[in-house]
Amino acid sequence: MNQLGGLFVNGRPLPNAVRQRIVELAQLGIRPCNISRQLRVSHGCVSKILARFNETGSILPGAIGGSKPRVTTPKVVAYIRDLKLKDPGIFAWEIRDRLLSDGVCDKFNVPSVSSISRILRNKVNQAGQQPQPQAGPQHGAYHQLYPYGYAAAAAAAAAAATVVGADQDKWTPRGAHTVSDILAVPPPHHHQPNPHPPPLHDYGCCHVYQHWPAQ
DNA sequence: GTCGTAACGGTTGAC
DNA sequence: GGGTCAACCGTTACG
Repeated sequence: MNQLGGLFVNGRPLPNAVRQRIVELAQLGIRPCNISRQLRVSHGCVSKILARFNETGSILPGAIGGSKPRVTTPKVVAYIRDLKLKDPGIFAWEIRDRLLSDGVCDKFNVPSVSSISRILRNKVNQAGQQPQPQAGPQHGAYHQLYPYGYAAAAAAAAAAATVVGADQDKWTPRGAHTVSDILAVPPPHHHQPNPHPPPLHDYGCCHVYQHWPAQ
């Protein structure tokens, strides 16, 4: 229980109903401090949720857990090996530039210079070893979390006038859902529904998708 | 009194 | 299957 007498689960997001109520009250002109008292949610939390809503249009929490996708895919490793074989004196930073200029990677998934150095050290020097066949979908983890792909999500996040918060709240690429989404309101015509909805989750949008009556 | 945010302890999920 | 890591969360406290 917090100082206002509200119940919360440490580490877990507030229920969507409460998050939505916060946004609704704010839109009615209720001041954040009053929302905080009324819903017994800390003002810091109200501030965060409203700030995120203003930024992304989403009341939903971000994706908890998971890891960033690997950037050193077999394709990239093979390309680096190729460059190194053709030019043994090439520098890691030159390889990085080539990966970008040759379109093998984009700015969101290009490996760091240190990663390239590690690849050169660990993989390229292993004579005769072929890249591992791709076991699963590329960036599968984040394709589950971010149905439009990691790079697109990162681009969206970058476009969303990133705010740097205390605990790295700057990464909110899941802000693709709106209150309308939550309410299962049919999207506008230009909005293409995701043909592959994310897997059900124990909180957040997925739960809403699961339980909200279809229209 | 209000608001923004840093710091904190906690949970989660991919690797 | 369990540990690690890096995301996230909401609360608290401070300016």
